[in-house]
Amino acid sequence: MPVPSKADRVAREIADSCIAMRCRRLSRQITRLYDEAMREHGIKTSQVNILVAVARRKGARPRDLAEALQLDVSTFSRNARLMRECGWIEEIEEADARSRPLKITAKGSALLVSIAADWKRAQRQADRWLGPGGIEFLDTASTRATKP
Amino acid sequence: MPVPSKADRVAREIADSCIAMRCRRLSRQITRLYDEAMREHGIKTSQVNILVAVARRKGARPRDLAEALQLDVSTFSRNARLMRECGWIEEIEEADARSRPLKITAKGSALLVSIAADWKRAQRQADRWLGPGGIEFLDTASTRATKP
DNA sequence: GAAATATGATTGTATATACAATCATCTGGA
DNA sequence: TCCAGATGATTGTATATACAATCATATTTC
Repeated sequence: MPVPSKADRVAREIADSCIAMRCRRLSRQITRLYDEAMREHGIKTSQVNILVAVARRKGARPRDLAEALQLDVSTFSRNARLMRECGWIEEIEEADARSRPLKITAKGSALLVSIAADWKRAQRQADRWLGPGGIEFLDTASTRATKP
Repeated sequence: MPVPSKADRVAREIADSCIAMRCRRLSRQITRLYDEAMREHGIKTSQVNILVAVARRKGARPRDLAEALQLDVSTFSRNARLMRECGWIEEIEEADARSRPLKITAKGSALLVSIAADWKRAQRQADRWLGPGGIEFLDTASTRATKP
């Protein structure tokens, strides 16, 4: 058996411990779970998260919503446009013309109510995958990762 | 203060506990950390993960690599094509003409060696964000989430 | 051995994501 | 007041991601 090369050793260390690979892989698995649960409602997981953020932070500006979700503002901009076209959220006029705060529409609220049971089902499954303390673990890590 | 509507209550429950939102947000934060560390090397985090998987599983077929990373095979196909064009991985001829196993190239191995220190730096930061047991947490959840 | 089926990969289409560049508006200082 | 810099959003470009459909090859069945 040949001596492992430097590249072999690096590959081994990354494969055996890389947090990015593991976090991204789990994110894909969890996204698939929720996406499947949402499919019949015609909404994606990423859009549910934005819809909920808009519903909870009434009148929040794109910048603040992107910050809360840790999304690049340009990403938020494009995602929000699709959701406006679906009629789930709408813009509010404001003094500062650079920015139009967002609010959920009646159609968006109705959609939220209709997805509740299926979201809950996916959430229960994800909770089993993570085990006790899973949500706290994710929240603590994300808080630490958020630049002050 | 008005009584919260059904939609308000759903929005509150999802905002306060959604595992998908939290896992996806953390994944974005961690991806940014590693992407920034990899930038000077001209490789993205997702590509590092594939490069390492190819290096460790010599002669593995696309199907197996996609399975290991929990990527859709079509996603793997496109990502791998870009990496072949970069000269980091290459195809091997095989009896079954439907499938060409992959191996890392000399250029890919050299790249792995050159990213090692910067990957390590990002990894240390991510490890601080997650805290003790973070890697085990992610591995356990991902294993549970992997269909048998 | 030919047809039916199974398996492995790619392509079509759509959304998600981010960085860099740009556009629009506002605000403070001369 | 006007302009320079600050702030907020969108657009250009590129990769990532997945589902559905298709293409190519192999295997099974009759």
